[in-house]
Amino acid sequence: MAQEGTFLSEANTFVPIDALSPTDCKGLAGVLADVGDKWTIMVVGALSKGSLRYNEIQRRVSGISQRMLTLTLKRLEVDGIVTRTVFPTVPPRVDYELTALGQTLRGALVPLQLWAAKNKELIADNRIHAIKNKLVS
Amino acid sequence: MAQEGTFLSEANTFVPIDALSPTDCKGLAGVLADVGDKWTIMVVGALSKGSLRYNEIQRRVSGISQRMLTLTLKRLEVDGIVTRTVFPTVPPRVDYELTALGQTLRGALVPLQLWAAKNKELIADNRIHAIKNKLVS
DNA sequence: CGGCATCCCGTTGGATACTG
DNA sequence: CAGTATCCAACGGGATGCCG
Repeated sequence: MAQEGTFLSEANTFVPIDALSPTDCKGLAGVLADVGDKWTIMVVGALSKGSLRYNEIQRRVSGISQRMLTLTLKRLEVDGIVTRTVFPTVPPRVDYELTALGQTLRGALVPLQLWAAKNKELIADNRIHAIKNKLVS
Repeated sequence: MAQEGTFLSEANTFVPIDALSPTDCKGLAGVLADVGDKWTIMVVGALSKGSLRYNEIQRRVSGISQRMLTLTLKRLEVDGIVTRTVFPTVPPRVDYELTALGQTLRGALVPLQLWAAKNKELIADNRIHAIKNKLVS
């Protein structure tokens, strides 16, 4: 087994405490089921710079369908994570923006996104090796 | 306009807040879709205290089915997040444990867990109020 | 432009039964 | 004990079309 510790052992986030009690896990899982899904993370990420219009979000979060964008935004609005501002103009214009709560969510999401960005390729490699080992065995 | 750079910046130099290209977004979303789902969070949380046997995990992560536990563990093993150790005894015994990579993942999950614990009730309240407003309008 | 409603299909995931 | 295999219901989510 390889000893490539340099990638992992950076003075990054090693939390020795065992903070994840079963109860906490369930709470986290529940909230994550709501705000932790793929599109939510990407929409919150897109809005982290400031307010955006509906179509601007859709352009930034490439691949998202109208349906999922609408559903995601509506849920985030209900949860109090984004605000929805309608301008009674023609054509209509709707702006979405993170609330203070949304900003804190965004902040809590950053470590996960960093982790993903950092270990994405490593995980991809791990998968390839796992497949090879499976073919050998 | 955008107020960039005002986010919590721990030791993070290259926070991808406004640098998320569509391709990167999908990459991150892909990893997060794997690692950010309900059962994965709870299994990683259960293993954060140390190695556990198959049935011990199932007991701790209450509500998980055999099927999901097996699938989750297998994926985590392939991704290099947990190790699987088989003891050739009778009856058989299999231990699962977080790798160094798994520990860093758990560390990255902590802020989100704290956020969830802190704002869970607030979000629940927001939802109730949103429903009330909908009934009024 | 910014949605909502509908159809429809692939995937997720629980329940159940069987195996080494 | 630690899985594997199968079935099937529920859900997610894309495509399309219509409306204010």
